[in-house]
Order: sequence, then C-alpha cells, then structure tokens
Amino acid sequence: MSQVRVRFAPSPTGFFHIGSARTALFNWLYARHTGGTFVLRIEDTDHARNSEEFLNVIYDSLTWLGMTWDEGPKVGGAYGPYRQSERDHVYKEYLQKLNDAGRTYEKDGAIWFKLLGERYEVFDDHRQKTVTKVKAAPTVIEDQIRGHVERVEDEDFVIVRSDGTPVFHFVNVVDDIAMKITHVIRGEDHLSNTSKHVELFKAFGAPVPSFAHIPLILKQNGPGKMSKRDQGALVEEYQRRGFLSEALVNFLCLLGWSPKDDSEKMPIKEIIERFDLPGVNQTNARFDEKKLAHMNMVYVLEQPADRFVALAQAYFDRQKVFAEGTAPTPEYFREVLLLSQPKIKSIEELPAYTSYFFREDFAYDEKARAKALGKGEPKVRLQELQALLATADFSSDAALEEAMKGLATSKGLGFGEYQSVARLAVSGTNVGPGITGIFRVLGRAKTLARIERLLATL
RNA sequence: GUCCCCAUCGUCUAGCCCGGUUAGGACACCACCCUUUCACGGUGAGAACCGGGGUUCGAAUCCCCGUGGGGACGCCA
Repeated sequence: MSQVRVRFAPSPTGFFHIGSARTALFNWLYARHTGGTFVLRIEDTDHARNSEEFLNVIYDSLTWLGMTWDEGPKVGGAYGPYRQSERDHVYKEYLQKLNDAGRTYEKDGAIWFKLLGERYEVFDDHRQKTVTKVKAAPTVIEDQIRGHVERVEDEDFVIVRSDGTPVFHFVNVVDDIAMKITHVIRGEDHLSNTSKHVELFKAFGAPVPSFAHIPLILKQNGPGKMSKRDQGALVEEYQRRGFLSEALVNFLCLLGWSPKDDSEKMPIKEIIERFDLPGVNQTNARFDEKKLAHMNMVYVLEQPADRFVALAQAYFDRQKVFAEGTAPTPEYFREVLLLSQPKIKSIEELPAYTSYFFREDFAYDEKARAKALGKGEPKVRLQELQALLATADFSSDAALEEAMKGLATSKGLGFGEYQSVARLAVSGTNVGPGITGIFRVLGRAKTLARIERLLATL
C-alpha cells in the first residue's frame, strides 16, 4: 500500500481564511488518519506582496490550530524547496518535458498548453469574442466525495506568462508530481479546474492523484461563499479574541463532515480516528457563529485551572486590561478567574465580568441598584451584614454561606434578601459568581469597605 | 450565457448506497424546573424531507424534468 501524501498549498496574501483553515484541517486529518504525510507548500508565484510577515500569518495560524506539517518551510523535507518562488528550476525542467512532447506552443509571448483534438472557432457571447476550441473527449474525474464527474476541457490555456512566470495550474500540477502527492483535497471551487490539471498530469505521463473536493463554507448572512472580507472570516480574529483553538477545530470539523452518529464534541484524537473522505458531505455549509460560541463555551468550562488562568492572562495582557503598575497579584488574579470560570462562556467576556474585583471606584449599575434597593429594608440588611462579616470566618465559601444563612434564618428572611444588596455593594451589578465566593476572594477588609461605601449613599 | 456540483427543521447534520422510522441529534428560539443573582444544567414545545412526474403494494431514500442554491469560465491562486 502506497503512503498517503497530502498537501496544503496556501498563498501568502496576508490573511488566513476560515475556509483555508478547514481545507488544511481536512488534509491534516486525512494524513494523520492514514499515517501519511502532511506537506505545507507555499504558492507564492506571482505575488509582489509576498513577505515574511504574510508567511508568518500562515505559520502562526496553523500552529495555533495544532496542525503541524511534516514537510514544508521551516521543517524541510526530501522534496523541497517548499516555496514556489524558489522552484523555478523545477518548472523549467517540467516545461522542457512538455516541449519535448510537443504539447506547448507560444502565442502573444506566453506559453500555452496544447490540448489534443481538432480545433475550431466559435463566438463566445459571454466573453464577447471569438475563441479557438478543441473537439476534446471529456476528462473523467473520479472524485472521492463527488463521485464520477465528467467535464470537457476544450480550450488551450496559458501555463507560462509572457513575463516568464508560470501560472497556478502548471506549478500546482508540477509540484504535486514532484512532491509525489497522492491525494488532492481542496475546495469545491477547484472542481472546474480539475480537468485542466488532469490533462496536465496525463501530458506528463504522471499518475493522476486521487481527488477529493470538499464543500465550501457559505457566509452566515447573505449569498455566496465566505470570503476574507466577511465578518468572522479570519482565523487570527478568533485567536485574538481568546477562543480555544480546540473548540474552533472541533467546530470546523463538523462543517462538512460528520461522524454519522450524534457525537459533536470530540477530542482531536477521536476525530483523527473517525475522519475519512467518504464521510465528507457534498453540501455547502453555512458558517454559524452561535454554534461556534457554544462549542467554545463547552471547552472553556472544562479547562483545567492552570490552562484557563494562562489563557486569561494572555488575553488580559494582549488587551492591556491593567494599566501600567496596576496589575493584581498573580494569586488574587487566579482566585478571581477560578471563581468566574464556571459562569462565563468565553475568555473575552472576562475583563468586563471581573472588573470590580480590581478597583474600588466601580460604578453602580442603575438597574441593579434600583432592583436591589427598591424593596424591603436594604439599609438594615447591609448593617446586619456588616456586623456579621466583621467577625465571620472568611476562609471558605461554605463557612460564609453558613453564617449568612444563619443570619437570614434568625431574621425570618430569605437568603436573597441579603444576597441582592450585598452583591450591589461589592460589585455594583446584579450578575456574577456566588456572593460568598466574592466575599472570600475580596477578603474581609474590602468587603466591609464596599458595604460601607454603599451605606454612605443611603 | 456555457459548463460543473449540490438540495432533510432558521443553522449544522443523522437517515439515502441496501425503499417500509412517531424522520433522530445539536445550535438558536420559547416555556417550565433547579437556584443565592447571572450563567451552567435538566425537562418539554414549536420547527424539515424544494416542486412535478415516473418506478413500486409502498419513495426522504431509486430515475427524469423543473426550480432553487453554490462554483468555475484570467497571462489570479
């Protein structure tokens, strides 16, 4: 059995698109599933704006998503170089093969690939000009996802531009041959190009790789496929916003592929085991950020404490949440985060969710204030709490809870009577972690000071 | 316009290949429960086989035609 070799071949445009990420992912999954090789090849043939910086966007995103490549830039391999801008000698050599076989000709200074068959002229009313066509037999594509596809490739096409640079169709096929690629897994937008590619493979006398054209990702609002300009289309955006890469990967896997039972959240190991080309759908999938958000929440909730804190720390640093010299101690920061973790859905809501832990001059939310102070005897409740907390045991949530419940019971009131005013006093809001947890993390001094601050306004 | 691909709840999908299901799950939405606020969680509801022909005792499932959606028609990749 021959070893599977797949490749992901992005062009460094400065963006790493969610659709590209999924194409990369399906290639990577297939390589890992089959024990094959995942090759990264940079298609930077015709780009004036082809800088290291743009390449780093690709490397960073792939790395962040956990897709390590076995051959390619940085890691090398037996079939390098892996940047097309460095492979001119290979293209010259292959062009010579085509010349020798009599399958090229020059026209308008460019080199064209000559299809086999009788030529005739016809007026193309879409392009509004007369074109030369070829009476060619249909090209057959046996696609692993689409099945048997036939398409007539009936026009010669340019393979080397008049400025001497080779075009995509040519370099793509040449590199696939030279790099011994066995499976071409790419977006369905390339299906129509495939007949050109197959004809080139045949002209080279090279074995035609197995094709698998995966469905496209459609934009969530409006018509058409998702493009770089669309909201939420860039991988780096999710990275910046503190999404968990495992969540994004898991979500992307489910866009166009299904394990065929009801499994959704799966560790990558399991996805690798279960992923296969025949399981890929044929229908385009609409990107749904709500479902991604849900997947992300599921992953956020189950993060081990250390990783959760590290992710949050990185996010706070990137967002410069704390002004110079105002950062809390790591111990305090950690306590606040662990108190919040079970309550939130994403890393990015953490700064707002925890802001009152890091400042004494927080504002009272108007609605929360009206609600908490609007009924009963808030002032009396606060005074009772003040007295209780002056001597209460702050060492655990349970101890504080017991004390507060005791107070409530002794006054014949519900826990909520104290909870709502206390929450307003210590946080200025009516949402947040359990009140006793807030007390404990804040500590006695801050808690009492905050109650005093609210009391002073009544 | 030509060619290619596709078609199950609003969305992602299972079921289709090998016809017989109360057409299943998840997200979202709604209701209720849990509760110490807010989340989480639990329970429940509503929600789909694009249309028309055919084949068949029987069609989401097989075939054809429409329609709809997507893609490709560059000296871009």
